[in-house]
Amino acid sequence: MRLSPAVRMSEYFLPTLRETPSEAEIVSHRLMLRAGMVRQESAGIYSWLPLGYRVLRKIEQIVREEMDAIGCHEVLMPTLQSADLWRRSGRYDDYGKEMLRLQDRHEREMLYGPTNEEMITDIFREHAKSYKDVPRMMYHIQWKFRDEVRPRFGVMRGREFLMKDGYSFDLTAEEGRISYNKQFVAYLRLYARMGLQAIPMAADTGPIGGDMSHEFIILAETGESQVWCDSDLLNLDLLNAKIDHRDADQMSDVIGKVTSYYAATDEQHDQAKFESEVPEDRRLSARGIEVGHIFFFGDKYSTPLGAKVQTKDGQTVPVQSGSYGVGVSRLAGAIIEASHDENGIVWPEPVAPFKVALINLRSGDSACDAACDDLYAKLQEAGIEVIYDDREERAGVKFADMELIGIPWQIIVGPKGLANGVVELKSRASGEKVELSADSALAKLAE
RNA sequence: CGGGGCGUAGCGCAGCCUGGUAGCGCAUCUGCUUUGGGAGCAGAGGGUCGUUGGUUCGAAUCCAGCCGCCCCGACCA
Repeated sequence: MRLSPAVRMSEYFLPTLRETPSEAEIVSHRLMLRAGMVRQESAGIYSWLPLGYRVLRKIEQIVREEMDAIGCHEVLMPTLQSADLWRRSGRYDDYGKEMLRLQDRHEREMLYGPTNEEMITDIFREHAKSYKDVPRMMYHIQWKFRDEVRPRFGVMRGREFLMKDGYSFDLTAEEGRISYNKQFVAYLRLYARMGLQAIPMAADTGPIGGDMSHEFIILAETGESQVWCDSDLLNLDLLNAKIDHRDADQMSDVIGKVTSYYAATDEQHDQAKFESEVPEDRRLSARGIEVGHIFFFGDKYSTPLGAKVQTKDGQTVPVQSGSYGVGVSRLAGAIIEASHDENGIVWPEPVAPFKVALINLRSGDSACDAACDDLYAKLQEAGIEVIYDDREERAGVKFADMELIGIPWQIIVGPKGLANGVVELKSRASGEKVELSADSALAKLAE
């Protein structure tokens, strides 16, 4: 994946809106439309415009890197699947109207995949025969479709959505726990890298039972569910915790520590337990957005689909599996919910569409143009992603647009500053502005 | 799927009650003046009023069907 390192706004397709389209209610949806990130094509289905698509790919890439880091390997499965595969697991009839069903020209029954447990299990089944073929983990990042009765909240609850779903295959449930823990640890890191505080919360494990299902929740006023947790969870430094995914004991310790704090969604919440376990000043009750869900389900699919391997002593056993989802497109909205102000989006740097916004306050002025052209070239040389506002617009328009689209750093170049040999460097998040030479600004951004 | 609401220019809206073939703000285009936080003046372009049918001399407006979208609820990454 490579994103264009630099764009000029005079050439960029960035349809920002001054007013909010009436269909958008929550802040992330409003801002995504106003910032020209997405366009709604139909209820719960969106086109991703250049700016939005950059963000989506940044999120995707972080997820990809953290999956690769734990030895989970990327594949790509199709969006369309055959009904037969789903009949074998029994889910074709169970899934209900959320599954989009269609027919090809030969009247074969197909479906637009809402998830891929069947398919990945079938892929694994064909080639894995021995205990030497496990453990294995695979994931893909693909568009899914769930025909929600009521899509809403923009990309946060669309019908079509981009999702990372990973799957693990192990010989035993005990070994499955290690795979589960690897994913757990990767999740802690990937959310932290996006600038999010994602809190793992115990989730319903259904008929499988046990303690191997967690939802990852980020707190935001517009969250869809009520959550309760120990506020100390928000102080854990997960990004800098060095965790070796090959050290099962260490992973188990870290996860044990993280999950020892009280944290529950409304389905799992126990008020009495909450009050007895958490000191009053640390009791946090808030709204949350689910941005990931990991789940161990044993042989739920391997048995009906016949995914079996032979053990050392010659027995044939079904593999033990888990699935691990991250809502990639949802995260684009969720991050905005967690990071915005009255002027627009405030992107955390790792997912920002560009690191720097270069603002020419007087396009057409030879000194301003020359200074900006020079900075634009040098930023590119330094490998710093930049969006350059070279449009013939008034200063106010340029400031407002850059605040709206939330680029972390602005370099403001105007005739007044240039007369004194300075430009301004402004932080979107803090609003802090400093005057310095163009070279110092570059040096600061290159740090 | 239950309840509610809305479809009029790219966006936000008025007009509908009380029928006479469409208007405002922003955006867009042209010119002049401006130029460090969404400029001013003058002019211009842009609409089969969601759609189909009905009532009527005449429908954005009244009536019916259909389609689309949004909100609340139940359900979900």
